[in-house]
Amino acid sequence: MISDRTVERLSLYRWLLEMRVDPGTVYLFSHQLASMASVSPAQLRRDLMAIGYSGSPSKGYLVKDLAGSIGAVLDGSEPSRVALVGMGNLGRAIVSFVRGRKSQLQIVATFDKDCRKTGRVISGCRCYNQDKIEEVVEKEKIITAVITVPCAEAQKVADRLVNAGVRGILNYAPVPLRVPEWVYLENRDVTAALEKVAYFARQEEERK
Amino acid sequence: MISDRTVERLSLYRWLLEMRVDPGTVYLFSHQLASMASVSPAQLRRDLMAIGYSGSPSKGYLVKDLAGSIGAVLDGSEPSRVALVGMGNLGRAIVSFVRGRKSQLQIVATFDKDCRKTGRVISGCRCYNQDKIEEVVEKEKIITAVITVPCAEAQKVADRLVNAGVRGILNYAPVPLRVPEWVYLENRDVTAALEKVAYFARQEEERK
DNA sequence: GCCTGTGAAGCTATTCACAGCT
DNA sequence: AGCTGTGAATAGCTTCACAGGC
Repeated sequence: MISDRTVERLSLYRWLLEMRVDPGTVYLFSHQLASMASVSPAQLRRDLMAIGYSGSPSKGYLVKDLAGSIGAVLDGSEPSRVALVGMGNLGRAIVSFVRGRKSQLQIVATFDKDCRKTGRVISGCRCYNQDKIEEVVEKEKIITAVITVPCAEAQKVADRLVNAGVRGILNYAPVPLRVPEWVYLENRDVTAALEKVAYFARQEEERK
Repeated sequence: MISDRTVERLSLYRWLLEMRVDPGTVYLFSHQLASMASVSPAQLRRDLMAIGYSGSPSKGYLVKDLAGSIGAVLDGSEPSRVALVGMGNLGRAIVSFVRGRKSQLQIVATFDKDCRKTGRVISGCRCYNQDKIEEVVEKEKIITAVITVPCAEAQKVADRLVNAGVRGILNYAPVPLRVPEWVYLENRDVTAALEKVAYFARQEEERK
């Protein structure tokens, strides 16, 4: 089992390999890729060890090959089908982010309870009414979801998603959701992150 | 020095104390607050140790007092003044999130390079043209900033912010920024987070 | 010589477990 | 009896440092 931290860095390495390496570059040493990712070379080599990838001591890593090996681990056999609930500003921003980035992620359904938004196609993606969560998630065999609804609804939405078969949730609502231990949950509370950054900024300022 | 993880949890505890505890509740035991935050009671007690707060073994923690003590550590003496660069969907979502939440954070300036947005007031906050970054950040003595610009601009914006005196950056652009070691940087790449969640969702699904 | 892969060491975060208090 | 505060143990993550290969 690959660790949380490692998976996140692998995603970054792949992006760098695909988007930030000059197409003429065939081989790369660990210190070069590590420097692009702002991690230590040892860290990078450990991460590659986790996916069983080996480079050549004399030439380094084969760029295309490494990107492919990371993809084989992260993406599995087919593109990940994702649902997103809550088409406010944040939800729409995430849909276009993901769409704009070359990636194996597909947001295949979005949900909202506001009638002005539902039934329409927003940012190139069909938006359903929120009662349809169970129906659509089951039919489309979706196991990954993003929650961008207001705080008060978040737990209810999470329960319904889990019930319909979702196994991983990325939560942007600022409330700690309660899910069964067999559902992977990542919380991304914006305010908490900003309070943290503000705290450490002040620390740095004070010891100037 | 309080650790990264602890500061983030403290922010959550305070929010729970202020928003999720029935106003009639005067005292709370560590296991009660820990359960609301989905952490272990031991974890909670360690975190409170870090800010030097003590409860009573018989009654637990005094709700109002604890919230105040956390605030004294996180907020410092005055509200944190924050700048946000990039008023797309994501930027606007964050501005209204922060505004809607009772908090000591104030987004006092936003920036964009699109003329249709600049000079206007969006989500209750003045939006300046991006050339004004140095001027406004220095004048307003801002040390904390959020970056929500497209990938290609992110590094340039970060350099300018740092130059103008910023000491903490919350970065939503999917590129690892390079900043001096005395600037605190938190990356929140949406795609990387989603790829991670999709990966672990698949793991859970496979060992059903 | 300078790289990779990796055992071992070092460091950080979390949990255990219990003394001490009420 | 049941809580808190905390030393000690454990688990997890990162870096060190070096054997082995080109």
